[in-house]
Amino acid sequence: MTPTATATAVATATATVTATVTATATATAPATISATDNMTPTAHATAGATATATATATATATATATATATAHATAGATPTASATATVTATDTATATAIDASTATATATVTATATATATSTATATATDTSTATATATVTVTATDTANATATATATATDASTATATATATSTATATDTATDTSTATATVTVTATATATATATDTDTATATATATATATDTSTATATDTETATVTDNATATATATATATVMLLLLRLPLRLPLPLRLLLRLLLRLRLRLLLINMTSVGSDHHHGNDDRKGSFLDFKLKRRRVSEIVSSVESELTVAFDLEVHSNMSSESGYGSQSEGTPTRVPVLISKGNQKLSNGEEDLNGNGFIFGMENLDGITKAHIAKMKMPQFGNQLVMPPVHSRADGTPTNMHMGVAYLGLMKNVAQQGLQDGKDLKMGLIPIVSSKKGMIPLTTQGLSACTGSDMPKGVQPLFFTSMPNGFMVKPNDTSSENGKKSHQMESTLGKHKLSQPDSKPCKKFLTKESESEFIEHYTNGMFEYLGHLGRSQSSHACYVSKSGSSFDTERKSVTKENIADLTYDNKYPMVCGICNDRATGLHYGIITCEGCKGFFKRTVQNRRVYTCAGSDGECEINKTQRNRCQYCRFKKCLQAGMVLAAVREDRMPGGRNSGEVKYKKHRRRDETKVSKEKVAYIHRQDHQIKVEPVRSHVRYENVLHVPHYGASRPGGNRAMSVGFLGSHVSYSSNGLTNDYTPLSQMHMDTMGPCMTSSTDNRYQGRAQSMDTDLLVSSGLYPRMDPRIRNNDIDLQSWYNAGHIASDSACAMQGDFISASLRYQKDTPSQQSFNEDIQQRKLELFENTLYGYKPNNNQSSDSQSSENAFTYFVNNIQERNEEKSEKALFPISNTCNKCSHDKTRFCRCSNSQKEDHHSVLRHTLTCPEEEAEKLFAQSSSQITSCLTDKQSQKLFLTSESLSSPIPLIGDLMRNSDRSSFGTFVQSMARVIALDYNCSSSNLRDQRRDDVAGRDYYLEHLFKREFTESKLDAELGEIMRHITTLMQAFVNMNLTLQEYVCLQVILLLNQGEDSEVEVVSKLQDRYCIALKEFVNETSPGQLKRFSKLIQCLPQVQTAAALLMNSKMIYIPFFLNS
DNA sequence: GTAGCCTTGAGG
DNA sequence: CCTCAAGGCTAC
Ligand SMILES: [Zn+2]
Ligand SMILES: [Zn+2]
Repeated sequence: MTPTATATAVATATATVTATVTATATATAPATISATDNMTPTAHATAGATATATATATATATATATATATAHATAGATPTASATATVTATDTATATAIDASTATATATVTATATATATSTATATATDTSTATATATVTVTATDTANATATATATATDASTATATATATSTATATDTATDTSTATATVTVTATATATATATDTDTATATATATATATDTSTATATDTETATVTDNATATATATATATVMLLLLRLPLRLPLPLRLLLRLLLRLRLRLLLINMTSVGSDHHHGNDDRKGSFLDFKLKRRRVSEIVSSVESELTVAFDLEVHSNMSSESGYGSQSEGTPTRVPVLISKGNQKLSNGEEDLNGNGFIFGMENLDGITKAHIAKMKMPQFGNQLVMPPVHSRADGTPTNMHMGVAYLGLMKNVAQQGLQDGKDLKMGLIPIVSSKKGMIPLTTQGLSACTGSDMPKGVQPLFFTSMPNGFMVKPNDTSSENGKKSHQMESTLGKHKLSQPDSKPCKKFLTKESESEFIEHYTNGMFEYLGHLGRSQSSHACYVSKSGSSFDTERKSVTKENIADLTYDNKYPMVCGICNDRATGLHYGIITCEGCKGFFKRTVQNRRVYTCAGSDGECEINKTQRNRCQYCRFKKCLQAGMVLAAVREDRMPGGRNSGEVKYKKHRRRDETKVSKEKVAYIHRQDHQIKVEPVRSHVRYENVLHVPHYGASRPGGNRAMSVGFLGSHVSYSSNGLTNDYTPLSQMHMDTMGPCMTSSTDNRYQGRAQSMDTDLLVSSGLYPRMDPRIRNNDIDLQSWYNAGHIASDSACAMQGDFISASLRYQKDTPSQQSFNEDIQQRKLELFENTLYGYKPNNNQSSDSQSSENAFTYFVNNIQERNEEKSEKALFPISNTCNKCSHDKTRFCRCSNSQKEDHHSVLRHTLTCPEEEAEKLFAQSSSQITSCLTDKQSQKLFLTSESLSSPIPLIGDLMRNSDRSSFGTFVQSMARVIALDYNCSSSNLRDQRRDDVAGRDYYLEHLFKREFTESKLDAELGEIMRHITTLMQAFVNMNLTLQEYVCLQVILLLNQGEDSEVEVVSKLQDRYCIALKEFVNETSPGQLKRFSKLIQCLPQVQTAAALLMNSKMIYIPFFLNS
């Protein structure tokens, strides 16, 4: 007998409550602002201000109540955002607080009857914040009750995130069955409570989710997690609760240099092999002089090679996780504490690294780390209170992936690593650090093991002198920021008047209680590094040792003899020479103070003192002020310690490389990556060195080293006079030249000349630093100049066997690969071809000045795309001769055998979309085709180029499909369906910048084809059967327009954006050429760095000067152009990695 | 803090 | 193996 009953409960409530109140208040620091209203209050407060936003929304019945409170405050502020919403059905409360904020969101939902109640509370707090999100749902229904409570609390940095979600569903069904009827009581109760608390850094994340489902009658109750499901009868109750707490990464502080007494004791203990005592040694503020055996035997020594650490760090930064095996030595063996080789067999421990950048309120990942404040001196009281509240260390059980320890020997089978920074933790009162100034900033990996958080350095654990991280090196903050804690960038649109004070004030915005007298400040961002440099350059000179973008060579100063100097010239006199010769083994003189130099240090030959001084200054980011009056203190051996400011300024002026001071402090090894110096020779060149003289010339606060003026060609190249010429057919005069844009250092017979990319920022013609050479060494200087020309792609490379100088020939040979198959474009092809040509003709032993001059002119044409002289006929002749010479040589080689070598040239040919008549007129023979097309490409004026490029794109395509170049691009007949985006752009573009762009695209296509589709090229299809064939052949699949559209979306977006930017900027051909060359030169191998950077810098300078000349009104045009580089690169990369075959469609459109 | 000397370690 | 630029150490 089954009773059947139907129970229906319908609850209808109609009530609409709409409350719309917006209150916005903006306050500028220092200010306090408060916005209180019923709805959507927004309070903005900049640094130092307090923003409070409170929102309360109340709705009744079937209503929607939304309360949003947003409080924005930059660093140091204390905004409070509080949103409370109470409603019977749907309730959403959002509170967002940024920076040192408190965000509280509370949502309470009560639903009755057949109701679905959703309660969402989201609280987001950034920085030193507290985010509390509470979502409470209570549903009482007679039939079906769904309760969803979601509480999300996100707190970043030293924050507390608490998310509490409570969902309660109660359904009751009462059925009555009479007679033979069947009574069915169906009750469905669903309660879902989700609480997510995410806390970054030294946070506490607490997530509590409570879901209670109660079903009565014929119910089934299922309970998941630790929830409670009460089942009565046969009802169904599902309770799901999810609680997630996330804490990621950490910032640790690590006193690399202990206070002297501790260090003394440390050494003693090391000798006594009582290293375990060290654990407490670094525990500051406590009794660290007695042993503590608690951690006895828990020693693990992680010794990683620098490269490995670097790989790990980069892996962590680029990918979210990385796994590898770590060699774990069970004992430290190095007496010196450097953890060299351990006696025992190392254990391989799998390590898992995870990274987690902070999530922004918009859900995106913040890779920049904006909004973080580093350094205790920059933290406000709230932050400090949070830190104190942390009672470090407490993070161990809050890692996302806790370590697993399952080995019998106790070693963890997996560990978790994060990237941490050694941080400046001055004034960490609660940590009691006594020697905060010894804390260093550096990127190091950290392993979280059962033993605790362990930083991985090449010093193993000696850096922190403990198996666990002792208290002195306990992680203070969890952070995943690649840049660590950063000072929020300021809108530094302020005046540049007082540079030294500008920095002070900038810092002052972030420091709350920093004593004014502190001379030491930290700059932890790129911006602050620039500030740091600026403090010393003071706008008076360009820092040449900056390796931000370009691979820079080093600058070498060499002591030379035979020179005299007057009051203005400060150099090595004969009496100085006498001094110098007190040690013949070290004839070098410090480029800073003229003391005896001991070698190349941070890119400059310096003495030990200046080396150490530079290191200390950079490591500690010391900010000095001039002890004199004008920042022009004399720096020599005896006076170098009088003014640190001027000494360091001189270091920067000389070009000492900041980046050579290692962040990880890892000793030994060779520099790699960004910091790489040119080959440097000494000692065995003593005799030569002593014959040379370096002039250090002071002028206008700039130290200049005068150039060797013994070599005409050298002068010609480096000091191209300003060409007042206007281009044929053009009316804009242009002045270009290398004067002041080239830097040449000489080092004992080696010349390292480079023009750093950073110098392109120079506003004037800048300092002209060159080297002076005794006439006796003119021959050497000449070969140096030859190198320069070779590197410029202007000069045939000589056989190394007949060259007796000591240039790194291999690097020059390697330079032959520059812009090779995959990296040729536009005039870059020319350079590439030139280099290739030189490479392929190493036996060319003689060259005359005529050829050299022609090549010089050719280079000018290459670089500027027009003739620098008004007298076109004569110059044209000269240039054309040179060009003929050049091309013919290439062509001859090509005809001999090297088909491959032809490609750059033929590419260039194809890339040039001249009109047909011109093209045909010159195409009596294939050789002439290449010749004339290339020549024309290099010399045609911008307007003409534009005109040409603006012509029918089918001609471009036709050019691309030129059989001569063995391209398999589609013919115009086979092309169809233009991509509208491109077509629109073409039509809308009033200028033909697009044509330029298309031209380059076409070249890229050709290149891509050449380098990646050799199999197709080999087929040498004279006539392309058509699009479908081609595409299907390429992709082995059917091709449709929709697929094309879909696959090109990203590329099109990039290119469209880029093109629009170029159209808006009225990009000229020359500018684009320079950009392209700069970019494509980036694709060389490491071995080509020197050559590449030279060329790059040259093009940068040429671009800058061109821009300054042609667009004098647009002061920022150059920087705008440079800023386009990444986008161009992205677009190019996309193109290179994409189905390049699509591009002809664009062209044909 | 300075600077001379030592150790380290990647590259050749 | 050697070189040589890093960093560390420590007397001053
Ligand atoms: Zn010096
Ligand atoms: Zn000074």
